[in-house]
Amino acid sequence: MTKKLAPHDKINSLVGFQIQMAGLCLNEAARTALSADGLSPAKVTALSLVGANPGCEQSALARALSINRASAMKLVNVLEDHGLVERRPGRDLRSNALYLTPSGKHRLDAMIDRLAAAERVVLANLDDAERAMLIRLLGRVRG
Amino acid sequence: MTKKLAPHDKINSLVGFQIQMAGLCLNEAARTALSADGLSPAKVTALSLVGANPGCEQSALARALSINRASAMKLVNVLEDHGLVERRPGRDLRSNALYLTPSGKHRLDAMIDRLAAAERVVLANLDDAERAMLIRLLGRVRG
DNA sequence: TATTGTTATACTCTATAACTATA
DNA sequence: TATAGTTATAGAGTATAACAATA
Repeated sequence: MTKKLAPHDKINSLVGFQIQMAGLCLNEAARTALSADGLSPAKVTALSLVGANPGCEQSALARALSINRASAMKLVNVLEDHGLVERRPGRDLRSNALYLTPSGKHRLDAMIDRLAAAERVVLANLDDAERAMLIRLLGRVRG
Repeated sequence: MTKKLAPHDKINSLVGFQIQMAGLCLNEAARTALSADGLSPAKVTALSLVGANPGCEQSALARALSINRASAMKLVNVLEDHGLVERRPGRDLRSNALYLTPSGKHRLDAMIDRLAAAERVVLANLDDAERAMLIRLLGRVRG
């Protein structure tokens, strides 16, 4: 009836394994926090990248998310259907420039606040310094 | 042409976001390292949990991976088809007990070695102490 | 009644391949 | 030739709902 299984000795020292397991907890909490918005945590990540990089191209978004262009296409379609993101003509005649709509900006802010509140519950084991250290180290992984 | 998009200010302080982005890097490297094995990183995680918890039930594996029983069913089927995992009668007449096969143990060890080598490349930015700290903090997230 | 496994079905996410239009 | 976007199709991975056997 335990919720946990013991980890394998050797794999326990892999950062990738630890990230995967920790991600399960956080992703579950994030999905619950976003249930009223109809967006997955991954879609909010994409939305936030557009918000921080106004005018970025779909292909740049795809590379940032490690997905291909066809997948990014569908992703942007959904965000557009929700009225969160807008496609405008880009510098090239072939490329799109992506922007958050006013509604997208507002709703992204609200979703991030909900995610932050959910995280505080999941991360109750960590004090502020530990949490800051964790964020710093994870950022270093990305290079 | 940059591989990265700048992160959103507020979301940048969410551990869940950092885990997701760091996970992209590590997962991509892990998938490459496992390409010859025909297994995804997630399947190796499942395999390692069976290895560390011999005789565990499918339902326990499902809970540990935050998936439901039907999904765990398919997962174990695949691991069984690869000759890595074996279903034996459990304590209940209704439950299965999961075990690694001898081949499964051997191949899991080899895969973990390959994953560790791949990680050393991705995590070149972190020294040993930082890596150990990261693993410790991620373990604390899981509770 | 609740739980374990199972099956069938559908949905989400992603990849591949081919096409177009631009560069 | 190479790139950005698009489309159609297929493959993982997961969820839901139902069922049988057992507890």
